[in-house]
Amino acid sequence: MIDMTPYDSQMLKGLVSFLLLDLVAAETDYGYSLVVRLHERGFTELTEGTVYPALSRAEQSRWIDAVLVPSEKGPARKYYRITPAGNEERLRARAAWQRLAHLVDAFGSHPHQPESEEK
Amino acid sequence: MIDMTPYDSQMLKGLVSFLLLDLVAAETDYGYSLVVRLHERGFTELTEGTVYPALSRAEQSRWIDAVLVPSEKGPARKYYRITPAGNEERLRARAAWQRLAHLVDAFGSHPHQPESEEK
DNA sequence: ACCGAGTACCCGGTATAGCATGATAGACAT
DNA sequence: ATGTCTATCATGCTATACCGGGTACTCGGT
Repeated sequence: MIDMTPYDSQMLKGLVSFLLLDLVAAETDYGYSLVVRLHERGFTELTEGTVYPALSRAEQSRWIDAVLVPSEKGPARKYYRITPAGNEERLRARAAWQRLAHLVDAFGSHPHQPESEEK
Repeated sequence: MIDMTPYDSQMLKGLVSFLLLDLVAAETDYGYSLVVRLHERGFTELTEGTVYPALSRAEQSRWIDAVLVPSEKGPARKYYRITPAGNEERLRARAAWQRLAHLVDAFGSHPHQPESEEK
């Protein structure tokens, strides 16, 4: 009776928007395709129900903007492109993630010592 | 006008309980002291308003249990101790974190390739 | 013509959990 | 009494992941 989920959904909070910004920054893309790309990279639990609202929020925050492009198959696709502000946010979020990851990884190490900053 | 917060509070979701379990597992301790220990380890934004509710939740989940010990200064301290279930949860959360961190770190790397699992 | 599947998007509701704020309470000094 | 320091707890807000369902369009099979 082991929990088969690869990661903890709570730990994804604040990360989904960053992942999307990173994907869109690398390549202008639309929602459905972004879901597929996320799945390919291991985030198998992320579905449209999570990604579309996240894209809407990012658009409202002016981190991405959208262009509707008719598709041969199915309804029109909404292609998202990163904005300059979005790129800044992407870099900010990445830095925040790296700091956090560093703190967590160093967590078990020292019993307690405020000082000692190696590197 | 740079954001001076070291990390993103949303990214902490699901992590605080793990951090507390780790601290309590290493050393039986009470809330106020745990806040101090968290600050020492770089989690400077975490305050009592976050830690006490998290401890209550962990206690309700039977991950920790508490013993009231009268203190020389101020009201009695509630010393928390990890339970066997709490230790399991701690290990589960750590594994989940490591899987997630691995996924995020590998994120920018490959353009797209479902296969290729090195090591 | 109908149906299902794949593509593509959106909306409403729920749960989780971090955080702000403030209340409570004991011990001690002034 | 009043204030301060230590220590705990409760209430409410908010962001956001997630679930279920619905809408639309295209294509292929029956």
